[in-house]
Amino acid sequence: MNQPRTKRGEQTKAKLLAAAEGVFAEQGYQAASIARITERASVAQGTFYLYFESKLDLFEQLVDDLNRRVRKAMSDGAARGSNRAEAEREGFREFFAFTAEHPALYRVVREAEFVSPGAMRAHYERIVEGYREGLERARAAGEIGDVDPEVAAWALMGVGEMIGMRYVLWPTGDDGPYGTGATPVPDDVFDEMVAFVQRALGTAPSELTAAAPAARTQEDS
Amino acid sequence: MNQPRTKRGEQTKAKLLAAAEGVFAEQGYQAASIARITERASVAQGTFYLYFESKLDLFEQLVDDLNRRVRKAMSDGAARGSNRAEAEREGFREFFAFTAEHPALYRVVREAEFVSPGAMRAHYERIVEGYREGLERARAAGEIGDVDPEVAAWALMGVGEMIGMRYVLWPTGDDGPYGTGATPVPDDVFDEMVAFVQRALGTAPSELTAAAPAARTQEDS
Amino acid sequence: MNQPRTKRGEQTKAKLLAAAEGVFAEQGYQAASIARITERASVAQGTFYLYFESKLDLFEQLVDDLNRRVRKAMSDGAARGSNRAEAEREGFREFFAFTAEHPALYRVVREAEFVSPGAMRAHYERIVEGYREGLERARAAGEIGDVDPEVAAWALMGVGEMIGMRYVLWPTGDDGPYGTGATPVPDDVFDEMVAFVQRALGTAPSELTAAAPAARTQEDS
Amino acid sequence: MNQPRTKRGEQTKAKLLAAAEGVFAEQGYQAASIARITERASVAQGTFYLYFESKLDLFEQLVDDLNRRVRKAMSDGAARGSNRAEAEREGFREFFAFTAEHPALYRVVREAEFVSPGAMRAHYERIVEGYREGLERARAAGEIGDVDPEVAAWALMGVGEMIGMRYVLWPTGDDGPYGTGATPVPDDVFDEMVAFVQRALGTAPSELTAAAPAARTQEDS
DNA sequence: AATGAATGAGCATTCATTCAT
DNA sequence: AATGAATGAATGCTCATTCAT
Repeated sequence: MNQPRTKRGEQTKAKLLAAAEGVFAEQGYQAASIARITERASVAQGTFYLYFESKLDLFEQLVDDLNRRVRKAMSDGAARGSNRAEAEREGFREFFAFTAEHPALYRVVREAEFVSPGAMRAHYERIVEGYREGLERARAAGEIGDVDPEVAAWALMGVGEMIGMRYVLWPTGDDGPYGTGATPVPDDVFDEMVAFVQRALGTAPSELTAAAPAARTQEDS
Repeated sequence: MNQPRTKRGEQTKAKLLAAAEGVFAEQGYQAASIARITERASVAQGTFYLYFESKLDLFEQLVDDLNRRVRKAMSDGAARGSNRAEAEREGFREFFAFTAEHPALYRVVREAEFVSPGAMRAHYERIVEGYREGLERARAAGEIGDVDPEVAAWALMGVGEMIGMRYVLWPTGDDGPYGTGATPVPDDVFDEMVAFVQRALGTAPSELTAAAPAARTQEDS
Repeated sequence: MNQPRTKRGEQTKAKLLAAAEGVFAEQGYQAASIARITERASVAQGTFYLYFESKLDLFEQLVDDLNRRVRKAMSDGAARGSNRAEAEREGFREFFAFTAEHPALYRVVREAEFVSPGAMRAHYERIVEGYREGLERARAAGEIGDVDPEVAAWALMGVGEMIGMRYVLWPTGDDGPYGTGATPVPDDVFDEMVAFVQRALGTAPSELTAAAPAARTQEDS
Repeated sequence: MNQPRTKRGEQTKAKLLAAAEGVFAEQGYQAASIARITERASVAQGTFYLYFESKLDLFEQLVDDLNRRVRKAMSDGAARGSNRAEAEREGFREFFAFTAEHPALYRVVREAEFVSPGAMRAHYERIVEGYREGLERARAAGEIGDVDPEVAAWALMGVGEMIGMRYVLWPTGDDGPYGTGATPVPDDVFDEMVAFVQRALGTAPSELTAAAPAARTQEDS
């Protein structure tokens, strides 16, 4: 009563997941109804329960799926950077791009504490885990300052989430009741934020960051 | 049809607000029912509508009220500091203390995007406004580096929110379905976080921050 | 617990009755709330129960009062006529004038079957009684044809009510959700209707009716 | 989300309409609860909303349906008559028969001004339209006097409604709180009323009407 | 006489889920 | 695999009425 056994079933489940992502992005988890999701997926209501045990099950599968994908995007981005500073920069770039493309993830996770606390914590912990490992490696390599990787990772998570909310999701929230807004973070904001983070981490300067409009503090005095 | 006109009415409305804060903290906005709130306040269900137009109206009044109080606490904390670094430190301390005492604020705001987007944005914007003004003054006084106050303020908001969620609200979330957890942020985490922020802002060192276990990076090497 | 004992009480009850008539006319009995009525009367809700036992009691007092007044107006009108035809004409004229000034009566009575069947029947029966007595006298005097006074009286009631609804209450029903419309019946419609009734009753022709655009049938052939 | 797609759904909707007609007839629109209607139809409350958007929607569908049927019955009755007088007589006969069988129509329409003014006006206007067309044809054919078809049609509507209320619905209103009374109009009343109408219209005498106990007025003297 | 706070039963409506076809 | 009809518990909200002051 869960995994599709035929190619047709496969497609139906995929249609349902895609429809759910859209509806969740527009209305949130609580306001999204199975009726609305199945309607958007063009299947009958009963069909839903062929592939999901409950609304909650759908939610958790969706968060899990999106979480996997955002982490993949972020690590792909980071891998593109040829030094630590670039890796940080590109990781954030992908994070915001993903947020813009999949507002559902961001929005739904914020409702998740009262829906599935486990799914919510797992989501954040997995992303933080990625940050932390990166920070640990960077610190071992002397590319960043003497920061506590765990605390710093949570702080980075917070910066990314808040900047994403403010600059990616708010501006054009005009389609649907709450919009499914999707704009890139303006370049200057992005640069400022990256500089903020790199000062916080003490990331070794590179050509890129040297060019950024960052504060020059202790060294200046 | 809204404001209490007698002392008794005043008390009843206060009881309702207090009960609502508790229920929201435990169950979130969506799951909280008027029945549960009035029951906890020991008044009849109809009484609720003497003072609130709807569940949403209650929500907005509550968020507004808590927002006012958290900002007061933060600015009182900052005022206690005798220099910029101490002001930052004490502001965050009060923020976390408030979060520990009023988990409802934190939790409910995260559901708010789909409940009252306006209330949610107003909440963040007001806090950020306070941060930004502080940063502008500090920059003019040469107490911090050359940061963009707006972007930095949103970043600080993000750091505070995420650390608050992780270290204040998660640990003991065991009473009620999702807990009303309330622990102080562990000292070492708090110190690390403050150091993180101060490096990001380029806050001029003081005895306090000099003593903190912060990263000493470029200079050290 | 019912009749006002002081001059002030007298005024309060009168304010309540007037307010009720207005609210009933606009919203009907069912949708009218005590809260709305007391608000319009500028008294507290509790005050209502000083003068009325219940919403139903108010309703019955109001219908009774209006019924008394409409019958008075109609018989005064009829008395003004110097012959049978004029009496009929003037009675109807007053009936429509009253309907225009007191739409509440008309509107509320139509809801009354499910509110207070007794009040509703009494209202109609009393008016019909007036018609019937008039018809009996007229028949005895040879002023009208050989009609059954009871059946004819009910038919007259029906004609008056329907023409009143259609031509007095519908046209300008634009203030408030359903309007409190009040226009005089257009002269030509009024004349047609009176002629209709007088042919039905076989009212002896007079100068007035002779001038009306009525059908002249059997006699003509 | 509205029209049944299967035979079973068809039956369920029909059961709901029938139950609603019964409950409306007994208690009126306002007092009728969805719970009562679904209970009588032996379906769950939620089922109601599969076929009706709201209580109001049900009301309008029901009035529309009954209106269609009463007009069909009336025109079938009129068609049975072999001359104008008979057509009038048979039309009224069917109208009263319908009222006796479907007291809901009559009763509910009287509450309708405050429920759905549009539905109420449409109901009357459609019936009046039928009368008017009949009168226009009859006048062109010289079968009735020189009456204004519009005003006369409204007057006929009023006569029919009031006589129907008085003689069909009042007598045996004893089952249920207000009864669902249903008696034929007594023959003598019916004859009197038809004669009243025919004198008013100046309907050309026929064998039928000649036999009726109608007033013979001007001619007699 | 008047107030207005408080009550609590009652109602329309929603929605996740089940089931017969 | 898919459908869509059916369920019924749950919820926000209204309102006539009562009561303490």
